[in-house]
Amino acid sequence: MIETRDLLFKALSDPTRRALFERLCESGEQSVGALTAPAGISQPAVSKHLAVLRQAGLVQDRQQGRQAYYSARPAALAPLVDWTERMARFWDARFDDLDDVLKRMDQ
Amino acid sequence: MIETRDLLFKALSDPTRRALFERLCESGEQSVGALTAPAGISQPAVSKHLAVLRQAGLVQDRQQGRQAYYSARPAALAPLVDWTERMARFWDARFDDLDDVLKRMDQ
DNA sequence: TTAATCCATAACCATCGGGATATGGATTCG
DNA sequence: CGAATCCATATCCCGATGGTTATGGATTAA
Repeated sequence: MIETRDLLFKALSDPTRRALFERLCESGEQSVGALTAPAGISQPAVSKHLAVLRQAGLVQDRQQGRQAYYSARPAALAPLVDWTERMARFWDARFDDLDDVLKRMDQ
Repeated sequence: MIETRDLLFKALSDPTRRALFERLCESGEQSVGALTAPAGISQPAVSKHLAVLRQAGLVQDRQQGRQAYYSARPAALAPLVDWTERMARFWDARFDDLDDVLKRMDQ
């Protein structure tokens, strides 16, 4: 789906969400409370951001008692990597074409 | 600067802007008129998107007569690649730690 | 010179998005 | 059981954003 890519870029476009994701990548699984403390925003705001990240597949959650533990799923970044590589490949291909042209001009 | 990364993610968060960037990567330098035709939005809207992409360093423009030719600068994607790699590295590092723990547990 | 073309900017509008507070269900603690 | 804690959801507010039309400067064509 192309929509996956859209969800991914949208989810990562907000610095607060990136910070949450970074924290989960760095420090592993965290409860919402643990994530809220250093975030500098309210708990409901954190919950909303986590919901967006989850919808993009970037995090997963696990219920334990009355706490929700979130963890990162960096594999979800794959479509982003694919896209950047594709863009770079287009670029390289066009330079290859240019090389071909130049080689032909040499002859 | 951290702000560079922000401009980058923000610029790429809009599908129309990504489409413009993709087109420039695929087909090379294009005038604003050429970009507007298939974009499905007005010319001023395209100009605004191009301004955002330019501020993020993703495109550059060149004036020739009354036309403005835009081209992609895929190298500007580097901070995005760096960031994703860093996230993946955190992830791997934590698994390495886990490996250490497991190895110690084996002994 | 006059008319037409190309593009950026200005002004405006509707929607989206991120923030807050209020609330309530589920769980744990006393 | 009653009180406190954890978190998600609902609601609201406001600034950001993406779209439009209007306009004008610069350049090219007639």
